Amino acid sequence: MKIKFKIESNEYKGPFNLEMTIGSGQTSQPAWEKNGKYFQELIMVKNKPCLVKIAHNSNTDSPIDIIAESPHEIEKEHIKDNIMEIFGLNDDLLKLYDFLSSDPKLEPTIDFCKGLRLFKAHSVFESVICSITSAHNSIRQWNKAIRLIKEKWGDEYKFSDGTFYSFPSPETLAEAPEYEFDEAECSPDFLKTRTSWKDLRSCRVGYRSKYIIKTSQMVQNEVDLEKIRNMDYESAFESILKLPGVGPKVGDCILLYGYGFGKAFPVDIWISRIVSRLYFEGKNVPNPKMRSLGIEKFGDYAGYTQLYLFHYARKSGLMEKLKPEKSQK
DNA sequence: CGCCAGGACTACT
DNA sequence: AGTAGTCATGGC
Repeated sequence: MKIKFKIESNEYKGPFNLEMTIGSGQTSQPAWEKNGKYFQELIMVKNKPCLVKIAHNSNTDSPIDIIAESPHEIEKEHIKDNIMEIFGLNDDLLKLYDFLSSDPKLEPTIDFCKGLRLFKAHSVFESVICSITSAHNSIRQWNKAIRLIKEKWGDEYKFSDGTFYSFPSPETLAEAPEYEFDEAECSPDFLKTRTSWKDLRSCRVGYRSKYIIKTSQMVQNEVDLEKIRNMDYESAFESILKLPGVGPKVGDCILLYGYGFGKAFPVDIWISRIVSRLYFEGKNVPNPKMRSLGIEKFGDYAGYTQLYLFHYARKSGLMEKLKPEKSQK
């Protein structure tokens, strides 16, 4: 089946900037691939593969353009539900902007981030692996790593627009080797073929490969990710921290992107610097304290506030100012 | 060559 | 409870 449909601007509240949302480096999933005026990616709808192509002109209130294609029959409404969720179109940005406007320190972020929405994961497990891989990594390298993992272990689906891969299951990644061969016993020629090996190291995830394997095993055997969905935020936070490779920042990313806990406030190095400057007079404050400030001060908007502060700091050049000076002239 | 990337973990006081 | 060292890998 192949269908075209639109999402009208009156079906969601506030502005929407598709390109900014996809390109803002949110680590829930790799950036969708650009194809002409469309962005495209394979998503699973009711366990059926579906290629989604989506386009939108953010400067007008024109409708969102969607083309969906699948070897199976899928109801339009189900596809639409998934898209609404992934691009944060169920979130009321008008209310968010009311909230941000009420704090002079947050108000300036609105103009820089107009239409920016949370980019939610396709599945909780994907957000777990994506977030683990993003830790102490560059966005660029992280994107490449996740794409390699999908290529090597995901199910392959071919469309006229290209070949796409689903995200592998916990069971699959639980059995993925860190090294397919012992490098010490390989001939120099064979070592050159390493990029094509079916192991995690060849995906350029480095030392995180152990975390990915162990976490997948735990998700397969003892940790029920769906159970966490119904917990209150703090219990969910404690539970997700049990996974190896998941610390406070990665954990909050999973809760935010994977489960949709709006209260989650992921504190990375940049948020730490920004919040320090805005709310602690530039003083060095431990991350847990940053996190509690975010949760208490921003409440259900903490996740969006974090997103807007981060993006604002990047776009406004504040990031550069906040970097510790290497040498002063 | 050195430094850093949206940190987490371990081994120390 | 707080703090330094270490961890792959690629880009600059």
